[in-house]
Amino acid sequence: MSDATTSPLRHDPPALKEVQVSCSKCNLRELCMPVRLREDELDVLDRLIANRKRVPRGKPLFSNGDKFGAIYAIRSGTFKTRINTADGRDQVTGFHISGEIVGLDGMGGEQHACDAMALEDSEVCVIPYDRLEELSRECTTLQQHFHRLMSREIVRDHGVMLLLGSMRAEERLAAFLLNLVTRMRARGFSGSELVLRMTREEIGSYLGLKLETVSRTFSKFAEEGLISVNQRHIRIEQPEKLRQMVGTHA
Amino acid sequence: MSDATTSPLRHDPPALKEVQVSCSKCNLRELCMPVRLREDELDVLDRLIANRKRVPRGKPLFSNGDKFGAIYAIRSGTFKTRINTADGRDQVTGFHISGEIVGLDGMGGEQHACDAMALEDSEVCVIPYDRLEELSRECTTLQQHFHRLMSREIVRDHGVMLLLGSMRAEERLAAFLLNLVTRMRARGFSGSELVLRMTREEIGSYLGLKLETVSRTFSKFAEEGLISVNQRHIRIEQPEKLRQMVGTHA
DNA sequence: CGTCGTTTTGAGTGGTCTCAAGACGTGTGG
DNA sequence: CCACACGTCTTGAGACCACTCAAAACGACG
Repeated sequence: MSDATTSPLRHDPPALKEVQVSCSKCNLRELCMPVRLREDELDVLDRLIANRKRVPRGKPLFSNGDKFGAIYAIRSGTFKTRINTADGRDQVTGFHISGEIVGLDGMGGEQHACDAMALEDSEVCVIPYDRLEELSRECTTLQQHFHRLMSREIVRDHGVMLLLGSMRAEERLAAFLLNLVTRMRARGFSGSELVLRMTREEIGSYLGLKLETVSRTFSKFAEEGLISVNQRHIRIEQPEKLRQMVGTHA
Repeated sequence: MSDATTSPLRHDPPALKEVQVSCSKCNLRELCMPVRLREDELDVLDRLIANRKRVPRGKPLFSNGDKFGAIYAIRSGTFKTRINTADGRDQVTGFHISGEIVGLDGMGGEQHACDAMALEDSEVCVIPYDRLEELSRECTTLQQHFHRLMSREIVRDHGVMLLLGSMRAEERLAAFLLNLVTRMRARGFSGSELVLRMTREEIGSYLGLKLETVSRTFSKFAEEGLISVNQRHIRIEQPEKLRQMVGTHA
């Protein structure tokens, strides 16, 4: 396995100049824009992105209440999305990595309904909503693709509801790890190792658990040999047992 | 009612009695289609609906795995949507009443990702997806409206995640009752009385609780005078206290 | 070296679940 | 009409899982 992931998060790319933005040449295109275009539609993708934007670790890409104007394709890095209520309750609604889209919750509304914060230095492609609207009318495949994106987000959320509504702590954490490692593998990373960009508390918020419970469950998994834990480095030792844990209604 | 306004190009077999379908004259329009249309767009809405469909209590409108072809505006009645896994886990993902849209989870995909079952005899308006696509390209306001619908569904789901992830049993049930009564009031029903169309078990599945806990919590609310419970008849006696319960992070 | 945020681990509490029994309303057949 | 079955709902007692409170270890960083 590659040891590219062992270097602590200091992989700042070489001074990224404001290069010309081109979806059609982006190596992430198959993840965020798997759109089959005809010859005469090839330029549509490149007209979609306005520019790129860097977001340093700990900074918001957008916040609850911000005027909605665009959605964002993550080019590199990791984000968490979160809602919070007036009384201090808050809930992490998702972790998002390269090739995924954030901001759909504000689409068509007046303002964003959640925060999106970078968990490491990150970069996104800005997709202005009005441009998306316009190009969707011109290009059926793009229109369909965005409907699919929104629909998948809904289905994903329903999956989280299933997790929160019916799983116990161990099952939730197992499902979380398997989900994350699967998405990382689809991006060329190891299928058995991963580096968590989020704290135990953020994991807990996402999974409806307290941070102590998350920590204890990690320890238990490690004791049982299911995973190895070294700070935020996790190695999946027995993926089959984890899958079994999620897929077997106790 | 005359059906002079229905499209002449309808060749659907008249399985059910083909009632005249007309959004522009529907009294629910402001709920499910609050779209501001120009003079020349007024016919768009009426071209949107293919037909209506009745669904008897206990029968599915669509099921997980069914080929996706349309979304549905609920004209009357109540539905629950539910996902279920191979191992017997299942989760009610929502209760839906008149003026609301179901089926968005399958939009743009190949097949529906959940079940939708009628909790009482109900009727829906069928909105074929290809027609929606086509009309969305012609009519910007319609396009925006459907983006808004999908986005709101996502935001709604995030709210449920907050509930499931951070609230205790009493808070969940209070939030559930307040949400439901608010939606009913928007439809002209009482703002303080409601008839539950779902069982305790279905409520529990939605709220991530066991049916016994739901029952106990109803009883507790009744003891404290917050509500009156008579089978599935609920009267909200002290809405302010319920709101306080939800809005005060313990 | 000290501070800070994060993580781990322990001990005890408490909320929800599990298992169980009985009550209630409804529909069915005798 | 009753008797009965059935699904639903209520209520109780005990178990268990996750939470709370607390303390200490750890790594990062100045």
